[in-house]
Amino acid sequence: MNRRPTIIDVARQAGVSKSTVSRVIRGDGASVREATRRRVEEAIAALGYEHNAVASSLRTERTNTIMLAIPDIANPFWPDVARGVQDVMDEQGIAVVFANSDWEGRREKAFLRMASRNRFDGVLINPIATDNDELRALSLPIVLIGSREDFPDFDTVGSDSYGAACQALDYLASLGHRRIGLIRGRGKSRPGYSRLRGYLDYGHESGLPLDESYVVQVNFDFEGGGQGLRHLLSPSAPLPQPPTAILAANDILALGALQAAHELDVDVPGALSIVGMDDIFAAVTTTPPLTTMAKPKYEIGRKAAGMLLERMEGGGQERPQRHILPCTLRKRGSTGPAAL
Amino acid sequence: MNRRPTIIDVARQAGVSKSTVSRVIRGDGASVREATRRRVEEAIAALGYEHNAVASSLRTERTNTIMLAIPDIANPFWPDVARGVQDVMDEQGIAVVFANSDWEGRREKAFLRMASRNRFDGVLINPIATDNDELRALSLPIVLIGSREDFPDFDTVGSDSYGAACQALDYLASLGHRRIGLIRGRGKSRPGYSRLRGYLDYGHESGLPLDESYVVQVNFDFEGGGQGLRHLLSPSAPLPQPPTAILAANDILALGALQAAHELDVDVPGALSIVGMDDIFAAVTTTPPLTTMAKPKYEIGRKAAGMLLERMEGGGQERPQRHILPCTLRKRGSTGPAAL
DNA sequence: GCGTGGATTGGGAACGTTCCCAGTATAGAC
DNA sequence: GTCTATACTGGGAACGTTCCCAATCCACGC
Repeated sequence: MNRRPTIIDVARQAGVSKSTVSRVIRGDGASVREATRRRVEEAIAALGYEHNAVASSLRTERTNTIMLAIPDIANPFWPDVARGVQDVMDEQGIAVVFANSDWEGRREKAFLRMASRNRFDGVLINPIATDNDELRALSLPIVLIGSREDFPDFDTVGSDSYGAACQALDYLASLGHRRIGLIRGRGKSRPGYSRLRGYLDYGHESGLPLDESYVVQVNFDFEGGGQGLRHLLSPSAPLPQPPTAILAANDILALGALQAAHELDVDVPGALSIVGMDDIFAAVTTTPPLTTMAKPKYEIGRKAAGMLLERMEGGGQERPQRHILPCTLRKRGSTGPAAL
Repeated sequence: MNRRPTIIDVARQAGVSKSTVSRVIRGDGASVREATRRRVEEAIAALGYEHNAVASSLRTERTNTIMLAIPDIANPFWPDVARGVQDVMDEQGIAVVFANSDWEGRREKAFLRMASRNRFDGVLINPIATDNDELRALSLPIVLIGSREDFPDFDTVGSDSYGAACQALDYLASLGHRRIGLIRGRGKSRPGYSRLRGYLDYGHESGLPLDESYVVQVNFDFEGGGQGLRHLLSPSAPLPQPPTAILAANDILALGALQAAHELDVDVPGALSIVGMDDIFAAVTTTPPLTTMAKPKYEIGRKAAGMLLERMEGGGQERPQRHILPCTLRKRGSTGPAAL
């Protein structure tokens, strides 16, 4: 007896048919006489009617909801991306929900199955355990976040890590550094080859002695950054001379390196310069604050959302597009002229 | 012609009725002969049938999805809470989606309306623009995250900020500090009176000179923390003597204070001790690393999820419960004995 | 061989909306 | 006043599932 009112109840109350109520609710251009519309709206208010989105979705095959699937909500990279996505989708009246797989492939797959079971109109994803063919099998509008060459059938939106590495090295070179180390992350399925390629290529072009002996690969976390630094500065390392500057593959590694430098009493930036990548919040709180290559996180979100909308509307027969947005250098305190 | 197969197609293919297919799919205890079940499963595989969750929800009035509504996904507090929530809900086969209002009341309300339009079975929320009565009007299972006395009709799960403030002060007192400043946040609708109450009460009980003159209120961000510190240490402040230790209402304020101390050449912890609250990632990356009161974020998530499940299952006529979990002190480098 | 009862199965009626098409007002032209 | 085009409205049939109840099957005991 106390069940929720439906459009039929509203129709009865307003003395019209359910079709007319539906027209009023949908609010698309459907023509309803002004007086009728008002009567329906009064009936809605009087009954406290709430639109049943599930029933609507069943008929229209649209949920007006998209999924943003990310591997790690704790990574400060994603909130800004999410903001960009939301700002675009909001204008279209589309809700964005987050699916956080927490680096568990099982969860990612569960979320994707949920998406294909009709709950979502589209998916933005940075995949960790799903490959090109599996995504294609979902036959859903999908746009990838991240520069992933291994997904030839999908639009991708990423940032130019390769160019960022070169730009960072160029800045360090301009400060007089010649021996520059690279701390790479190993792990979690994110290769990050682009940074290494940028590093090696820049070495070739510039004539600086950038080679594998200045590259160290560590776990992709704070402690890893410290280990990387210790290794590069250690007297036992097979390095002719230790580096005077270090580029880290992301800020977390860079912050670990910075803290290790403090512990070793190495002056930053006096004796050693450090550059990170991403520009997370913590980069600004350290002493000295971290110089880093900022990724255009918000723009990545906006761009990806825009492309997904296109896929959702246009039948989506166009060829996959790849967008790579440039990074920008944020000069802070952790870099300085090379020691003589 | 290329539309997605339904259970009717599966039924035809397997030579059974749609009811039987439905029984197989639901996988609850419904009795189906083993041979029949196998035939149905083969038909499902052959046709590539995918369960239509929207249609199912329409009939069952369950979506097996809950919403976790938070104000600020960029706040490192939430990821850990989310992990706790997900770990509990996963076991029940319930998906968790995030609704990030980005401190916009408009968005929060939009998400809640979406929830009440039948898309979600329950809501976990830390509300910013919705009050007790508005939440009740949704007539949905809801559990609040955060110790909110202003929501008498709902279960809440929060942490003991009051006790945490006392505990931090006790630790500082044990190090010999007598003049202890408090940097409070102003803003965003989160009063944080509990910390102030803890501060004043502790002053009363311990006999330390903790009073309003040592309390400063600033914007709830990194810069605010710096301003607070400058104010407390400034010679023009109306303080008899500057504090030798500072308690900040959260880590972001504490980190701002720490950086300001560096800029003023105040030695931490030699001349000044600083304690934060929350234990975010950045707290461990500074020099010195920040001593802070860690909130039981993961446990808050688990507990809140568990309570929501109870509400969703039991008709939910029990009285609202309030759970307050204790915080723990993380001793790091930013605290030391009081200078003489 | 027959009756009994539990295990299986089938068929139709929801669930609440939107779509489609036909029907009815209404206004303007003559 | 009649005719016609257009604006508006109504009614039934989907959408794909689950629920409910009735029908059938089968094994068992007699």
